[in-house]
Amino acid sequence: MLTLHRIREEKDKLVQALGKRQLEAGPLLDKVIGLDESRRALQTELDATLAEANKLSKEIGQLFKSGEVEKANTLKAQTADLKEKSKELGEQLQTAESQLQEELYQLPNAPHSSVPAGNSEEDNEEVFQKGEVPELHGEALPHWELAKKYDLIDFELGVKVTGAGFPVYKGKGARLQRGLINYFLDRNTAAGYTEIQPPHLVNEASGLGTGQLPDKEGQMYHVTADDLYLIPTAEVPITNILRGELLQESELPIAYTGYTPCFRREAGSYGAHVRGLNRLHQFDKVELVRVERTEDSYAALDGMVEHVKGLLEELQLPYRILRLCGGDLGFTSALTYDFEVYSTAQERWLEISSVSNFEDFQSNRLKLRYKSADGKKQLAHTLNGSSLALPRVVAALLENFQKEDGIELPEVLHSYCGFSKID
RNA sequence: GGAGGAAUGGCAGAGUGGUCGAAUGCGGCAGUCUUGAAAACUGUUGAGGGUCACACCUCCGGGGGUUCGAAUCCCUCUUCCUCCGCCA
Repeated sequence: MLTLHRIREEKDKLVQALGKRQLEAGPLLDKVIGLDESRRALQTELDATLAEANKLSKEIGQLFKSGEVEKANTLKAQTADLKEKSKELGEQLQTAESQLQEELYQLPNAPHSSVPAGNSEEDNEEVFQKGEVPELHGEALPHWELAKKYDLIDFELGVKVTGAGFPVYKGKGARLQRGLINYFLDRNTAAGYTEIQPPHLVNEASGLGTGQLPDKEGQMYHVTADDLYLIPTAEVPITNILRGELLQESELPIAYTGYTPCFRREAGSYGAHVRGLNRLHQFDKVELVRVERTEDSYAALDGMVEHVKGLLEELQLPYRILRLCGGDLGFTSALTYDFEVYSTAQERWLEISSVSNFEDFQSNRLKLRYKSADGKKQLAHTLNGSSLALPRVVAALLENFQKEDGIELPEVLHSYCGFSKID
């Protein structure tokens, strides 16, 4: 959520920045500013009314103490009006506050100055590309065929047990998943991230905190009996660990990593592009979450990008990095780099990581602040990134490393999987 | 799931209707002393709103109520503890 302070002080800049999302923000911001003004006017009036009532109460107390009951009763009568008035003002204030809240919730984050304007993924800007696309042998197969051929992943079995989009990993397929998870966690902890195992269900407050609610309600599985949500990403529970905290500056930066399954309803997406592992209702992901001082967050974002690059290079996968344009940028993000690996058999790029700086957008909702050395309190900056989303890594590994007689895994995975070749 | 008890500032812990935003201790910060540190002593130390700054308002787990007045009384929800049941 954008801060009121920023909306009041930098409205023109915000209108310009939000314009990159193809959003005509001027009228929305004016509405917010108007609501905020009336909210504050109501608050001031209510405060004055309460102050008067408090004063009277104290006097009444004194009078009772000194036995002047009659005088006290006279004053009592006077409080009735004040009570009525403060009740009314309180209700108006509450209405104003919830209206303001509602408007604020609907405003997406303002894109960073480097974000290109644009409508869709066609306007994303490629900022880096590395790795050779391998020459495949004549009968190269897409990963869903390979998964079947070597009995690694059974999609039909998942349909039987649960439904479409819930694959069953078997044998070396399961072991490859586990090996990748361990490899990612080891690399992340070596880079200074603390490993976290968070809950896989979160409450509504957490969903609101990181911005999945209220706008993406339909994307999450909702356990209505207990009013909990299955997490769509580890970002939600891990970032919410810090919800409402007032940290010391010396505690920053905070760097967490965690593996969780991720659950997404992906309502309405069917077709060739969601075949196999390309889009699932349940998938595994190792996530990175950082909390930074405001002045450090962009350096930290660069650091995360470098870290993820290192992983992809060790996995020897051809990849590219895109700077997302305003139209493709997530609701809460100020700047996002998407990592895509090339899936040779499918001849397309697959998104496997998204690294974002949310600046203070999330922390404003989360009320995540820190106290700097001079005692000033300010909202922290939050960032996150995937390292990495498993299914598409698996898809790319299977497809890119396939040979006539099996799949040769990149060296770094051998010890993690306990085998070097799938055949 | 059943029966009881509890929830107060960074922590511990007083406070059962009226100058209580809250005693006291610990911790934190500043100072005195010291070559330096420790100890000791003195002062200071919650959060949000509001203001140029004050004033002022709100907050004692969340929500609602009683009262001129609530940390204190009532209702409700949540969480924690003890006992019982169930259970990986």
